[in-house]
Amino acid sequence: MIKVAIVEDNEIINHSLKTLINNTEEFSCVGNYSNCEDMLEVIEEIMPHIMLMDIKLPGMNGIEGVKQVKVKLPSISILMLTVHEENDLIFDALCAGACGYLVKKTHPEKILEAIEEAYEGGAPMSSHIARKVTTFFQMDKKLSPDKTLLTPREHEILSELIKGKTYYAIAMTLNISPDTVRFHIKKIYKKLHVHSQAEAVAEAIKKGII
Amino acid sequence: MIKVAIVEDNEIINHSLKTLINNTEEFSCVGNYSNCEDMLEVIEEIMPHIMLMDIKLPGMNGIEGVKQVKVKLPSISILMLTVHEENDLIFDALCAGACGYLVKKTHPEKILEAIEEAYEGGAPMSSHIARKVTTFFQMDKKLSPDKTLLTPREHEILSELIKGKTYYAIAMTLNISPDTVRFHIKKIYKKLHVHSQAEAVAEAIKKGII
DNA sequence: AAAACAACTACACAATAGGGTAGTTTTATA
DNA sequence: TATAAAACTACCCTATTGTGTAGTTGTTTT
Repeated sequence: MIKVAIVEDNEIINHSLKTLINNTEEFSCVGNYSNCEDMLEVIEEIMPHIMLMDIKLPGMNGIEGVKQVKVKLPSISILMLTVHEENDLIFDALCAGACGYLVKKTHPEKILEAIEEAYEGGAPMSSHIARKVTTFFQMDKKLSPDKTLLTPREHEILSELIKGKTYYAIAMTLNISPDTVRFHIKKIYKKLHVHSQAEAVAEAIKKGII
Repeated sequence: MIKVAIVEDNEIINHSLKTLINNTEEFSCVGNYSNCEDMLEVIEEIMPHIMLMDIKLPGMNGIEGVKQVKVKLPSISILMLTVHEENDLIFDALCAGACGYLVKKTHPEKILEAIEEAYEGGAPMSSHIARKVTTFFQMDKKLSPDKTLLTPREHEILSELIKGKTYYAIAMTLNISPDTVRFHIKKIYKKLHVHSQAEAVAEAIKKGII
């Protein structure tokens, strides 16, 4: 039996979701809460598989609620409940750890389908939200890492430096003279506007060069 | 008129997609290619809005193809063509810059819907793939930065080190002795199992301590 | 009250790094 | 075939770092 918990301050919606869920053979509603605070107190004992969480709640909002639930129960699947497809809030919820969402006016069968989907490891969401997510994490993968800044050799040497090697050790690895290593590192420092290994590594990682 | 390009080595599929697209009023097929190499040579002149790209291609594969197309035309929407929902390949394609995918055996109307969806800024994908994406980028947000590893003072000193300061400069900033700075850094190195500033910074950033 | 930890200071010493200058040799590109 | 860029070597010199050892002081936990 798949255990579902509900956090929703509108009593009518809360109750009808509970009824919907308990009328199935597959799911069972194991907790109804009208706010995050009450839910967080007992959630570790209830251990639901799925949580339906309203985004807008009195007191702690749903986004913050997701974060805190995820700390206590990292493997729970949380679906956000929203009135409209308010893009930004949903996006924030996904960042916080939600796996998808349900528009409240969705037909009951579709709601159960989405819960099922979430339980099976899916992420029910519209194509538009999905695009926001993919775009966002493609951005993450470094926007214009400026591969042209450092030459291949400089890049190579920087990579060795990050491993904690000394100039001499790098020289041995690359079969060049330690003076050459020193020379390249000097140029790297100039290009990155830094003056030490620590700063160079920090800058390189920040710029996504590594 | 929305311009669509196709990269697909199976001639039958390639041709039927072209026919499908050209039989609509909304879309027009402006290019058919059986491999990435041919497509990349002319893509900047064609400038399609949407590209349908097979994942498995002779020569350069679709994933690499996506990367290169995105360099030339950053705003193009690319849908991957796949036989099955081969999770990992699709995921790699999304990382590379694709916005969604089409399973080849999908009904023609659904294919056109997906193209439409992509053009309107959506990301057509199954709920399972969507979950992989959201999970992945939640992971990115640092899992358990282990704030307990370094003491507050050690953390502070590491932060100064990243700015490129010398032991002496850090000592002045924190109003402590340079020997104390040296002492703290020794302990940081032991905790992170490193032996240089460069390695410490790299490790700290990797672990999300910074 | 003892133990554990954080923060601090101190001294010594060899190894390493950072910066300057000056040049050669490939390799790619106009 | 110039010319530029990358890659390389070398030497000098001082500042800084990495490591060890040895201790004090104050706070928190048991």
